[in-house]
Amino acid sequence: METPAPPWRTARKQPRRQLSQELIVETGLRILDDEGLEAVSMRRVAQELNTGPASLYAHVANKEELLELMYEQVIGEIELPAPDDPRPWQEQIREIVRNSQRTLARHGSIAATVMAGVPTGPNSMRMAERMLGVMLGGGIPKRVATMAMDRLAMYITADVYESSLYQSMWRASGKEREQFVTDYFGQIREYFLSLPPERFPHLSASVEEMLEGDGDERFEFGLDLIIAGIEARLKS
Amino acid sequence: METPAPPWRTARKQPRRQLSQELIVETGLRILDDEGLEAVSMRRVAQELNTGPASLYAHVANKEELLELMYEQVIGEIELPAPDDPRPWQEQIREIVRNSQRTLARHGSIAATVMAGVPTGPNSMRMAERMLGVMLGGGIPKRVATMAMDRLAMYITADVYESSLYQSMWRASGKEREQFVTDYFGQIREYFLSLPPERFPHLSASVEEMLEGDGDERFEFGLDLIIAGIEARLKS
DNA sequence: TTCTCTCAACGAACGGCGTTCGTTACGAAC
DNA sequence: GTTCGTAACGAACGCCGTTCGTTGAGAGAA
Repeated sequence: METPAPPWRTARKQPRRQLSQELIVETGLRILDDEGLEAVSMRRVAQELNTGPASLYAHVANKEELLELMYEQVIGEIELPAPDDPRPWQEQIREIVRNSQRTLARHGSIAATVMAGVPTGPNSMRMAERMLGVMLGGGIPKRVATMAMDRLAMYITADVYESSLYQSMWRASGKEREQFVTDYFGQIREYFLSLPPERFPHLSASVEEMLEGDGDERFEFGLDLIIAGIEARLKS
Repeated sequence: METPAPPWRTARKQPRRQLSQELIVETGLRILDDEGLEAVSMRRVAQELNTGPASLYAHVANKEELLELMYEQVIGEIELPAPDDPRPWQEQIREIVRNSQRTLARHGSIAATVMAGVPTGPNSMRMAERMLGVMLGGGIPKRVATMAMDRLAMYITADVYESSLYQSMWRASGKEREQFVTDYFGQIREYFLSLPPERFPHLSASVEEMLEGDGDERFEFGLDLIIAGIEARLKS
């Protein structure tokens, strides 16, 4: 049991905490992973660090900057193939895109924050440089390569964002993961089956196909479409 | 000049307003168009109708439902080719996707609200039914058609969302449209030109290509990729 | 050692948000 | 003329991002 400090000696409750941008970003990411993007607020981050929200503003301009920093951190985690990888561009692009999707998906909803705006952090640049290099190395014209990169980045972000919304629905439901999926898709199936087949003949006839395929499968399908599209552009 | 009502007759300031879901949705859309998604709040909508936020809850479950209703309304505005349109599926899909993009873009940021979740409103169903019909009519297998539809819908939404973010950056800047674009891209160009070319050789060599092409051109480019991808899938 | 100065940390507050609760009073039904 | 369901509402709750003015720890100067 601690000896109580004499009351006249104005009690220093805590040794003054040492905040830093790194620590704040790290904390933000932990909350993001544990509880989703909605839970990441200045107050919540501050609370996690046993302080008030105002204290964060010495290290971070505002919430937007904090989210950008978190995003950059995540981008930095993406593994890229070696610069001298001998595989054809298709395979390398596929790997880069897949890795990006997986890494971003691991941190769920952060994707929402950066759908637009050319990202300019160092990790984002490293990423863009590599993708561009692979495509140009594959003989793709500059104009096509830059646009393809743009569309691929958008595709990754959109897919991750979409799946993060499912994740937050799941979280909000409070159910077990498997239970949630079963219930949710069961509900969708029921709804589609309830449609009047005379007004929606094609939909009614395709209910099972629409429910097949998980997120990864759909992602891969779309990626294939885009890459085949790029190839088609080269042949013409 | 109106005769003032006698003070003892408890003044009925207004004939009690007649709210309705339709009126609320309409008001929400007007605010969305004029001031962007951020401006659409329950309080703001209520204020526009000269009432308090609580009054809206008799007609709308919550903000999320309001946004969904607004989205459905917008989807309903999309023009679709006639059911017996004789053109090949590629052209029809292109037209549907293009119309969707344009209509959604007209109402900017509403796209943000529905990236995920199988939309289930009547207008969304009409849309899905038609796209599916076109593709199945073109001989595309059910499984491919449903997945392609899924990816196309995601593509539209992502593109519209992205461009809406640019729009809100523009709005926030307070500049003239042209001025904003010039300034913004000038800034990007400067940033890319400032990169050390030995670390980012490909990016440095592609700066001009990256800045070419407006939103529509990029959208069209991506759409071409996806459709070519679907075609490639049919040949194999 | 003592003083000074800078600036990270902080407590409190502002104006916004979505939503809920309990009350009121209109208009239809009886 | 009375009753009654319910749309409309005012007030409040607990969040949010951000700003302001104060405080006090610690580094550098004297």
